[in-house]
Amino acid sequence: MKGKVAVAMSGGVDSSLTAALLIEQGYDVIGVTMNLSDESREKGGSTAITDAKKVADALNIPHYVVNYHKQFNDEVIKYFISEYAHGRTPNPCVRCNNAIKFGGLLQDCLALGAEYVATGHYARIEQDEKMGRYVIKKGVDERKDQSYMLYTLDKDILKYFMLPLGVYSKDKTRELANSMNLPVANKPESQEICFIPNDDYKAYLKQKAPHILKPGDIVDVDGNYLGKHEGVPLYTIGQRKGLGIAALHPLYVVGLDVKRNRVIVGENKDVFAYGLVAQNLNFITRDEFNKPFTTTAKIRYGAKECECEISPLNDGKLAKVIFKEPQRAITPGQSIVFYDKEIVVGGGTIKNIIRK
RNA sequence: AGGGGUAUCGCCAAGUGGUAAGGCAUGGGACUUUGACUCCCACAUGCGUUGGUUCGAAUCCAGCUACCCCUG
Repeated sequence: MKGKVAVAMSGGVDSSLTAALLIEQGYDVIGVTMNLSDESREKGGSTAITDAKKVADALNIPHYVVNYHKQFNDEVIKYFISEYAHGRTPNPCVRCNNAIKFGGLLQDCLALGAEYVATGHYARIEQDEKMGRYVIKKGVDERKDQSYMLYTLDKDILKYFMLPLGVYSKDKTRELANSMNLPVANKPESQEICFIPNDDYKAYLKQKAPHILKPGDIVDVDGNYLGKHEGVPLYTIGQRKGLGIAALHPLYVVGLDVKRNRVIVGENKDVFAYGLVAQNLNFITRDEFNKPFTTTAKIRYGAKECECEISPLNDGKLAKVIFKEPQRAITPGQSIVFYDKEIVVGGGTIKNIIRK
């Protein structure tokens, strides 16, 4: 036996294969499923817990369910609503990874006697020969790479994590899952936000937080009235759908003005900006941030990386980032993640946009 | 109630005798472990209305209706 690994099993293909692979590699594997919320548990008909259990049984490993309702509610759901209330666009998955999956879960798994925790993320955590420290690398399958979601991890806890799928492509994962006869091999993925029923976050906000939704005006960049909106939180920068305004060209949200309860729209070109200020910084490959440096960065999951210069503000509490090419729809609340080729340097949340 | 103009999909708008472009909006799908963007598909048997001319009209003619402008 190589060591005891707790695999975070969601009942999906990825985490199921993760467990199977580690068993094959000779680890002493236990399955752990997080019960995050009633919504996430019931999502998609067959439940995460029963599916995970089914897989664990098939693999013949112990399976535990840990309840994180309170933490999830306090750390993720409240944050989710609060961000919208402040005119920002939250990224609950980043928050959840930080607070739950790679936070509380680690502690609980260590308490269960595990030496490592594994997840099915498409990213790699490896010890870098040159630096000697553990780093997060992109998944080999660039199209599925999820390293963006992991930049908040504290560099000191990386050594506890294993992400065995990071070296595979999604196709390979399916293939392996099939060849191993995992019960969930052909389960569809795409789960959107796990606690939002029907993938309809707008309906969710209307139901859970009607107080943050106040009808107001949609105006153009010059302040001219164009139409009505049903609440600023229902919009995000760069958004086109749902404005309901017929114009010569498509209109996109270019700004959210919570103070005046306005949604500001413009043409596509108005959605581009050259820079931003980021906060809540976390660096993985650096110990200090006291002088400017050049790097590449993604301003959202799925965005193209762009070269940029990052410089410290407020003693390194904030970062000013100026891009080489203008970026589309830089959005407060979203994360910017810095890369050095394959390696995650760090990241932060976007505080505001710098226009030019 | 003198004169002139306009009436084509929710909005804008091609079309001027040969059998209804396009854009926006909207709906659906694809993509996606956030919100988005993007892509694909759908979207007027009918052109204010009633008649007429014609083999054939949204396109020509006449009446009616509505709105706009000018002059009263």
